[in-house]
Amino acid sequence: MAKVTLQTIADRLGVSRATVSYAFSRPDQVSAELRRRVMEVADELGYAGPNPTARSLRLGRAGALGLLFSETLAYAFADPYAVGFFQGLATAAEDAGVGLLILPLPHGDKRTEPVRNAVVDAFCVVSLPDGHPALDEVLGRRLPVVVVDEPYVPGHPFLGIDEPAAGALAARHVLELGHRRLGVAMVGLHDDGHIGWSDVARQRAATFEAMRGRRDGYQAAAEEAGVDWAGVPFYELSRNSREAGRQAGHALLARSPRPTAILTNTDVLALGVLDAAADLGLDVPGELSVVGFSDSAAQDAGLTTIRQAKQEIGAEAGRLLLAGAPARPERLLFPHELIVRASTAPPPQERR
Amino acid sequence: MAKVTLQTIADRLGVSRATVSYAFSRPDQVSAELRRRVMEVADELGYAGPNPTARSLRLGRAGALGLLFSETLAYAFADPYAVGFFQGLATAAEDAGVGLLILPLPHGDKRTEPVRNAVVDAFCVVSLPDGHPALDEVLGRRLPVVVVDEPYVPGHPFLGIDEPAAGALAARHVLELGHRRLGVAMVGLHDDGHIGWSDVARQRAATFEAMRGRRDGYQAAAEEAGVDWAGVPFYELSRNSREAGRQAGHALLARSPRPTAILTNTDVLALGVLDAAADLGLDVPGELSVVGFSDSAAQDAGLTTIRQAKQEIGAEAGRLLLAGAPARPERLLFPHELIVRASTAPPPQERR
DNA sequence: CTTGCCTCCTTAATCAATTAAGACCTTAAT
DNA sequence: ATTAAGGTCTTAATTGATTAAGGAGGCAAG
Repeated sequence: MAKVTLQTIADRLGVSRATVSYAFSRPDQVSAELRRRVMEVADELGYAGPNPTARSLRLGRAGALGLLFSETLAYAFADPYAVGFFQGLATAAEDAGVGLLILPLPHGDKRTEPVRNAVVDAFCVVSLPDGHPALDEVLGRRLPVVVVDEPYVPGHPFLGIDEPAAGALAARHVLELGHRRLGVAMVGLHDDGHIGWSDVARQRAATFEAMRGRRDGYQAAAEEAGVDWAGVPFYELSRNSREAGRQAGHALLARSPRPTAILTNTDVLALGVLDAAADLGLDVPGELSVVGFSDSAAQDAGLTTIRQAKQEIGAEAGRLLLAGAPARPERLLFPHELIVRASTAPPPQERR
Repeated sequence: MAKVTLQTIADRLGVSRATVSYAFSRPDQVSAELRRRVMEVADELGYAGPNPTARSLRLGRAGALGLLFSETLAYAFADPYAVGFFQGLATAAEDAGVGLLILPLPHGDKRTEPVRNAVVDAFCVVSLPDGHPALDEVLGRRLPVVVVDEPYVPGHPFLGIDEPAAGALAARHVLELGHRRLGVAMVGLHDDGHIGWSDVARQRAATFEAMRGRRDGYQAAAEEAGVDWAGVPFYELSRNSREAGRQAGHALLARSPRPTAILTNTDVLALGVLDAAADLGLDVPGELSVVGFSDSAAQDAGLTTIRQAKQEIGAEAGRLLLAGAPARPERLLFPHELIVRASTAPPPQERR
């Protein structure tokens, strides 16, 4: 059984390929009788209908949205945040009748070819680590892109939460527990590769709005509680990794007086800070409280964090992408809430 | 900024399109110097690399696996069974560097065009209701197909569990609790649309092997426990819906003597039976035990059911599809286990 | 000087469709 | 009889790539 195309059927019937195409895609352009015969021959030859790839090429539409998750898919779907987001996105895709192409991210050394070769009309990037090669690949495709949660990519719509409010919520939580000696570890403020202490001037000059906003929230809550922000040690990272978090943790915990609560702007960083605390034999939350962000990797570790309205974000991401590139990049904000787990508690008693 | 293709770059450099293509896809076919210039111009023009759709067409590979879930995606991902299966499949896809195209199933009247137009190399059908139009569409595409759980499609690989063993496990559970008056509600035995009582001859003549096997397991366990199978009321449905389950439940519970345990071959059906019990004011599990199947919708309802090795099934489905169509259709069986929840208990005391 | 072999590039066929524009034939109105 | 209008089908351009086969030029060996 050789390959069957429109042409095969056309030849069989002695008509032109165009006619057969019309029979399939625009029945009113062809006589009912001929259309019947076309279908008959198609059936007989086992023709499955116009080849979707050729159709896509000609029409310039892929009928699919590309989706990039951080980490492996198996991991992503173990994560309630991702699942919730995905449900929202899927609903939007469903309503529009387009597919959702889940792209495997190269872990380790693998190439980003799947992204380069993905047959999609747009991309949705979710919570990708900064500097991930797949992100460049996505941007290189010059298709509509929306980014959810992170990283913030100038020039593309960003969906997330009210960062200053969420940051304030996180900070207020430890402040209300009684903490006064805070420490902060943040990633994604600048893109200059700086790693180390950051003064207030530099903090305020952060080029990444989302993280800047989150930080603004921290500061506002601290000052509201009477804490002098300039005295809060602030360690900046250039990579969002557990190892980076550990580094920041060690730096912060070596300070004197030692902070009793550390705020981080990602769960991954928070896990690294917990590692550092473990390295030093510090009890969490007895001697140190740690707050993460995103509720993305927090559950198993018992991390207190901020949870976001994932489903709504997913749905809106889908809607945006399906409407094509928005006139100008927007920043859409969704609800968030504080999730208190086992990594925060009142500070240890002071003894002089 | 007009459209940029290989040709644009070729013209700019005064070389042929083929050369530019080689520069991208087979660097050793082109001098390093020319390749450098190609990349330079590509960069300058904002060329994203060879168009994936055109590439797909020419190469005859889509680089994606199509995935069809029952129900809406939002529902599917709320279901731990689907998520587990998906993790397994995603891992296989990841290893092979192909994407996973999740296809929206038309709910209601919508057309099945997404399936017809999906740019994929193979399909994985998961737990689709019998007779769903999307299934015909999938089969019409004449691509490799594997089916997971249901429906059984002659001529294509089927992945699932050892149905007779799993059926026996479910039945043995209530038998060991002491139940002797069983009732059965099953869907997907025949495709003749029959709804109502089914005698043993008809049961054995079921055209769908998987469900027939499950039923064989019920019967074997019953007879092993000394229960006369011919006396067990057996209600057959043609649709796997909660409403159908309720109908079966009413029919079975109207029997005299009333069954104390009802076996169903899907969780959805079991939920319907619970509805019927509620309609009649029967206490579950005090007066009636109900067993579902698949652990797909069972958790919240506290349904006792059979859980399957979803992850392994997903991984194997992926492997099979990526290896192309298997030489001949196989039936691959995976582990299963009984999950006891709150819908089963010993039968009520007899009082005469 | 010729032959053979590289290397680097071009030619041209191919993948499988869609669709605007035009040709041809009927039928109906003027 | 003439013109217009429909309906049905064809022609041919287009979508954006890949790749086998072949040609031109340079170089070394015979």
